[in-house]
Amino acid sequence: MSKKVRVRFAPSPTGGLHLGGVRTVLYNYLFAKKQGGDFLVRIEDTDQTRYVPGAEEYIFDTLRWCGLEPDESVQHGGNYGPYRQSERKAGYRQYAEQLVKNGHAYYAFDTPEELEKMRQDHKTEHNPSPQYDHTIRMKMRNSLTLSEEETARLLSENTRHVIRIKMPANETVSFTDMIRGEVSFETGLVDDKVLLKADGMPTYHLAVVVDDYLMEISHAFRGEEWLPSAPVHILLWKHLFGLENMPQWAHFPLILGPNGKLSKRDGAKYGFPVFAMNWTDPKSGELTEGFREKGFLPEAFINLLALLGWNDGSEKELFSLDELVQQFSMERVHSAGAKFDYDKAKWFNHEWIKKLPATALLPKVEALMSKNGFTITDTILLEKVIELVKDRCTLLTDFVQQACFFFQAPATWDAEAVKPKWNGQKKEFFQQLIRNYQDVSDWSLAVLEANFQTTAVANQLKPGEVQLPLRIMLVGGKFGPPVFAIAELLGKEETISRMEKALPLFE
RNA sequence: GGCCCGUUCGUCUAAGGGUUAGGACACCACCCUUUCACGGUGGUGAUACGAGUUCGAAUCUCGUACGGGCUACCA
Repeated sequence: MSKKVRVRFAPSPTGGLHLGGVRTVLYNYLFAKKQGGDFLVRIEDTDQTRYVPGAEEYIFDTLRWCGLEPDESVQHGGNYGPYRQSERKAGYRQYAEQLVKNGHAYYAFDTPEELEKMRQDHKTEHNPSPQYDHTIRMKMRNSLTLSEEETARLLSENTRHVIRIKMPANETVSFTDMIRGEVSFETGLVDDKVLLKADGMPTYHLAVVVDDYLMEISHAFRGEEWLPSAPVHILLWKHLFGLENMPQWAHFPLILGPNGKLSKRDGAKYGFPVFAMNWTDPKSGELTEGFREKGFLPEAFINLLALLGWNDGSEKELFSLDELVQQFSMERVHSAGAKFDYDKAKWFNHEWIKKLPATALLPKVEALMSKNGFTITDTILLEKVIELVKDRCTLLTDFVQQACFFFQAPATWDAEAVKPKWNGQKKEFFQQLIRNYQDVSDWSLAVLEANFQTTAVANQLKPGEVQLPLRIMLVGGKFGPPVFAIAELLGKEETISRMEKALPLFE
């Protein structure tokens, strides 16, 4: 039997989406699209204490920016809703109770204080974090230790309680991970995880299994940090819906920062973005910079993420989203964690800026220019400028410096770069050049350069000696594309005006 | 502490028993260029360690070391 491929990304809306999260989305998306399947987003908001306004919207905005549109979600609709777990609350309890009835789970009435006491009492040097497991549970207040009548009474009085899974004392649970192969666990070493919380909400453990079943998920992918709880989920599948219906699992390697698991703190600390887009924490007001605002192209962002833990076996590194869909395979995803390298990330962006046509860059650069106070009226010119300077832009934000002087005459000039070698001979040369340029009717790069060289030679100057001064006149500094290309785009009037204005500054 | 996963240049990785261990980023040198880049050529640089299996191991097995993750009524 081959079920239709259906995968899900199940984020918890508690803040910005970071690199690892987006890569998880990406691999889900690529796998689904490659197989002709569906990709859906399910919001895992079962922890009401961690609700963060705006986080859910942010997730969808990020997916949109990346071009990874879900087939089903809160925003996209679908036949398997609701796609927000808080709205599915009513359904979970029956599954937990079914487990209790079958002896695979139990009611636990321990208060937070009692749990804390248990941890303190059992804490030793060799066991710094005691678990609520098969060695402990008979010492706690639950339906296993209480009489049937007492349990019934507590339940009928609506005593706060949770439902915990009853992990077998001595079984081996194993499954085949698509990336790691067979992974196995001893159930006696795993604790009795809470399945249903006192507020009636399921924990992740119950919700992920129930919803993956109800939403007919065929393949369940998540980060490696979930591997230790896999045995809980396997057992839940076994007792609730049958192992034969369980999705195939794959646990992605972690994306590491300079010191282990990537955190948003790393961004501030090491000067690179961690989130996809800017995220402002609504409580603290703290802004965490995103790749998008840093000047990354979504094409590059997707590309670099895809290659962080996967490759197609060839030496190809630049992939469009379509190419990734074509080439992706779970078997080629690495099992080892990957340390994020910002230099390489920038390289990907640079490559994509070079690769994309100016027309594709135009709207983004235009927005950036206007954000920096340059109102562009001539988009034809801007497009030419982009074509001319994009090779020297690693980040989109670099366009501001590389393009600004085409739209605004320099306000300051790096005269110091010229003065030391300045002399009367050069001054005369430029005076003559201005006169010559005034007579040019075919204002083109070739004509301007030829005229420049002839004039230089006539003045006993090597053309190279006077190119830098011309650049400073037109640009203001030692940067930008070839100087005659600049003059050509600037036009006759503006070029001559800038020359006349700057010439006296070199005295 | 326990459990789980992992280990090829500084970083991302290729090589699914036989290669001078390949590529990319970064770095260095040279070329191109009298701006800065792009580009081109070349260079430095890795199979964690120890056993075993084998004619032969980066590749298979075991151990050790190291790294990471998990160990909440968070996901």
